[in-house]
Amino acid sequence: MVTPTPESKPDPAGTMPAEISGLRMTKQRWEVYRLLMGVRDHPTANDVFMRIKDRLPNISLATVYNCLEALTQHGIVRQVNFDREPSRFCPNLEEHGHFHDRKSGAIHDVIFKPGVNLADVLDLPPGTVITDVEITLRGELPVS
Amino acid sequence: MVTPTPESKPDPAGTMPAEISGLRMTKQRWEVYRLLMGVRDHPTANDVFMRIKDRLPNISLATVYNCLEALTQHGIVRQVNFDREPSRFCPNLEEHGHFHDRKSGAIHDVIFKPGVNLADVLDLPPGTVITDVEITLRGELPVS
DNA sequence: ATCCGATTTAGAATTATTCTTGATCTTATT
DNA sequence: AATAAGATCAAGAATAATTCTAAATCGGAT
Repeated sequence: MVTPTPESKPDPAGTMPAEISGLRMTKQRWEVYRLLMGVRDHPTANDVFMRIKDRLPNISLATVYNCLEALTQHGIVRQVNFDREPSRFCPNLEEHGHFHDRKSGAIHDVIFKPGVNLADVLDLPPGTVITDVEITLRGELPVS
Repeated sequence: MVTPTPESKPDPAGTMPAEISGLRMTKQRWEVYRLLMGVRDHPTANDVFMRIKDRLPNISLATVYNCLEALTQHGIVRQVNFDREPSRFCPNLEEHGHFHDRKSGAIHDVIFKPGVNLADVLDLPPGTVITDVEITLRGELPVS
């Protein structure tokens, strides 16, 4: 579901491809990409910066920002904003929202029930074109 | 619909009440409140600051921020964030989303069709408590 | 009238992010 | 393999929204 299709988004564990979705790969972009693909917790640019130092000790925060911007603009990852907090980055490209659990602080992806179309449940003028949707929920998940 | 109920949210054209929803009124809070209630375009703190100078020429931007925070925390207005843009403020307390029209740049309130309940269309674990919802759409409204 | 806590003000501080500039790496071409 | 052209990277400065600080002021209760 979140797993990328082999041709457009190669296995993040394999070797670096020449490009992904038209974006030429570099060592830095590849490592940022790999890191994001292997992670479910919506890290911030700074989180990525700190975690990636294992593999690229000399990378700069500015480069992490550059890489995240390049990946985002090529539709390879998604930038997600919660209020005024630092932007977070998400490898899940499916249409989905985010649930922010007040208890644990964790952020979970949320999808619509099958068959639900957002445009059908909203009161919009007919002919409105929706290009982008952002849904954020806050609350508490049930005790598991 | 957006009109406040007289007892808890007095007519913004009338005289200043002692408090609104438990928040003690001051000249500055009252003017910020009045301004927001009479406006549909989701101004930023800075927008409010510039517009309010007519009535309070000596108000500071910090005070506008203070007032907006006080009003927000008492549930009198809503703070709305679009990506990393400056926060905007909205007097509409009904559950609603925001449609950002790419052509005009205007922001329009969006409501669900009657009878639609967000929790019913989302795939959430049973027992999940949703305390807060934020929906932002981008796109283009049809040519009127 | 006066005291006390809350509020306002002005400006400094903070913080995420972007910008700038020079250095370095890639790729294509010889 | 050398070179030129262009893209990317690194380091730190710059930006911009917001928050904080400290002193002045205000408002309500005594």
